[in-house]
Amino acid sequence: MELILDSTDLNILKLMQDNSRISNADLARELKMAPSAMLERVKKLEQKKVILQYTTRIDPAALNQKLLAFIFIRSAEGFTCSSQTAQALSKIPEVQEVHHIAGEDCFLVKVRIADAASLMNLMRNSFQKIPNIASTKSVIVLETVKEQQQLIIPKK
Amino acid sequence: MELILDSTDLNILKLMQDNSRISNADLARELKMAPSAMLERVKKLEQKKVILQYTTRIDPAALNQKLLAFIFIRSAEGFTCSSQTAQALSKIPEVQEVHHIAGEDCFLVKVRIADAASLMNLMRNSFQKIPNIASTKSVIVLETVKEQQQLIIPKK
DNA sequence: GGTGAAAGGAGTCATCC
DNA sequence: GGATGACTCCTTTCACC
Repeated sequence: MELILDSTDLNILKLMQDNSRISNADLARELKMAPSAMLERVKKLEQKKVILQYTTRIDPAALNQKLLAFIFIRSAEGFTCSSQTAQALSKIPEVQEVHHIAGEDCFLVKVRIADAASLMNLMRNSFQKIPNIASTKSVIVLETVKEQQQLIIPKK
Repeated sequence: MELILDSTDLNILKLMQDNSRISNADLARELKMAPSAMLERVKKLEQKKVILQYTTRIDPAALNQKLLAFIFIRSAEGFTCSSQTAQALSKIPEVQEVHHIAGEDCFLVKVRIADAASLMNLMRNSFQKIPNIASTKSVIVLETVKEQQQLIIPKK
């Protein structure tokens, strides 16, 4: 299956990224195609896993998740950052992101949670139980100025 | 306007977060309500800005954005992290996130771009032109194990 | 806040190009 | 790959509770 996207595909992705609830008919109108052809395109983008998920961005404050933190995690085994550790971190629901990074620290994780007290609990109860975590260094976010996962779609 | 969410609202958010393209009729069936009542609820969640956006997660690799980096930015003015600097950083399209953080560094930004060479260019052409940036420290992501912005929806 | 009915529009698929 | 047409189902509004 091809992974080459033409300009129609890119336009679909752009519209879908801005508003995933756009109707198939509206998509077709915007790009001057028949709805059935549109449906084919979208299904193929889903099959090819170019489209990973249709999701809804929710205000974290509305769900009382007011604290955001980035935590650097150093492995006990020096430079061997086991994928087991990464998997264990990934399983924690409050952990939104787990990145294996270059440098002395092994992992960078992004955590969203209610408050500082909850973060303390999470670290004591979840992080400390993962083997091979030598140390953690937390960076607390005071204010988020921009947060989007939108990618830049090339024009072609 | 109230910001208190009942269990129906939370269930809507849960379903929408997992699949924003769920039809209003399906939502209504899942939660055993009339479609018209469902529509009211969803519209109110949009109005209250609990729902921020319906978006589509796209595989960054499909768009050739294979490099992810976190960059710590220190302001020239010591501890005064101007909101002008934050605004300037936010305007750069490759910058997905700008966080004002606690500690010596002022800002943490998340950047997604094609490759290391492009990151160099971005830093030379965009970052360096912003006044009051004293220094930057980049953390390059080697592998992303988990990445989602999904929030934990309480059960109530 | 919720229901139910009704009209217009959208989703989907078989068929043809 | 894309268009057409037809059938089904969904969206949306409105009167009513």
